[in-house]
Amino acid sequence: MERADAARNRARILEAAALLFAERSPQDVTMDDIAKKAGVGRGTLYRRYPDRASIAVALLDEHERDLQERLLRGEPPLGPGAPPAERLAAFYAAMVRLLEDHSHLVLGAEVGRSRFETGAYGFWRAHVRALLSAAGTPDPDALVEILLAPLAPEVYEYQRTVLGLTPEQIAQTLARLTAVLGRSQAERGQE
Amino acid sequence: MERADAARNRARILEAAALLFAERSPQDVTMDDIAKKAGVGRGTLYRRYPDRASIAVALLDEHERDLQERLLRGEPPLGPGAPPAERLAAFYAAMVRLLEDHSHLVLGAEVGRSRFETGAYGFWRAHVRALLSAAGTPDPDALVEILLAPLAPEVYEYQRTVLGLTPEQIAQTLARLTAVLGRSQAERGQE
DNA sequence: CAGATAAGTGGACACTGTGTCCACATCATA
DNA sequence: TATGATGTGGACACAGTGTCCACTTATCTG
Repeated sequence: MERADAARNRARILEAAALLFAERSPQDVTMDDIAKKAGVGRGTLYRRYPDRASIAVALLDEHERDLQERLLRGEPPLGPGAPPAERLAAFYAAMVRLLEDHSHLVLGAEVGRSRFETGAYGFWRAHVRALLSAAGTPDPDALVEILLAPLAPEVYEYQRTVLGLTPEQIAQTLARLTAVLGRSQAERGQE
Repeated sequence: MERADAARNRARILEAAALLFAERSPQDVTMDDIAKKAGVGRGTLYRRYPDRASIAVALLDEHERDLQERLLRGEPPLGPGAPPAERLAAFYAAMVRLLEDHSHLVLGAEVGRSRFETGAYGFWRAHVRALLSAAGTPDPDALVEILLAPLAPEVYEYQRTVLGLTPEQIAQTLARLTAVLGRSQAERGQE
């Protein structure tokens, strides 16, 4: 069971980190900054969060869980009931929303390949794989990563800031990827 | 004009870096390691290459230029002449080859978003954009990034090492993305 | 309510890697 | 071979990381 002071400090740390991540690029936030801002010693910080990424993951957690819930039990087309292609498009739209609202956190959380090792990524992976299977797409395993790759936070951020695309444009373009499912459905129809 | 000792040291540095990058993960190669192995002082190293990435870029350069050449003036379907969808598939296959042969270098060169700022990336971008335009695909600018995203070295490496996919599987799956062009061509045919 | 004990705290410390700086060496030119 | 420009190397200052441990604080127990 967690002690009262420990709980208080956890809350402080998360709050301080959220503030710092919001005001500047996550790479420029040091563990020391977070400890200082939270009014907490280094040791206390490291006790729970061994690095920046784990803090960002903790902050993201609730938002991601919310989306996961809607994917599993929400209304169609995001939740069950709609055809796979539509659900995939809805998933993309929701992810764009998530990236847009919390891109700084996501960037802080996911440095390079570490992103593939988070629980959340595993969930997105399983979800998309299930949609591909439901659509009868061949070799879904190989396709999943490719369909998820454009959701890498660096890619999103680049499109937004450097290329100046709007979230709507990005979501709409991602929806075009559902053609990969669509065609294989059409092919099956011809058999 | 470059002095003789300068040229000699540049060659030494590149050689040492290539060896080190090949034997362990690029993040674990420090600038100091490279300087030591090259038998060169820190200052000398930093004079030309301000960071690891720039060394990896230099090493990659020739391989990338080779592919660029083949894209511009090589035989179809990689070079000009073939239909856009086939050329895109050929491009994917060639990139898979490049990633396979030099993934360690690519990983060393491209840390997160810095990859978007290299000249080579700009070239891939322009090439794919041109293919999309030639196919009459609407809004090519937004689509380009999405089609290039699965070529991120982290994604490739993850598919190869963790998921155990073969280069052939990956290339083949990427080729399926050309469906995005294909369908829009079909739609145009119906007009 | 004290005393015991486990859990948690904070900041000093050692360490590693970065990038700069400049006295000195080396090369190309006359 | 003298000379200035160019290049060299390693010492240095610095920033960030992660560990460690003497101390504090909360919770449990009689």
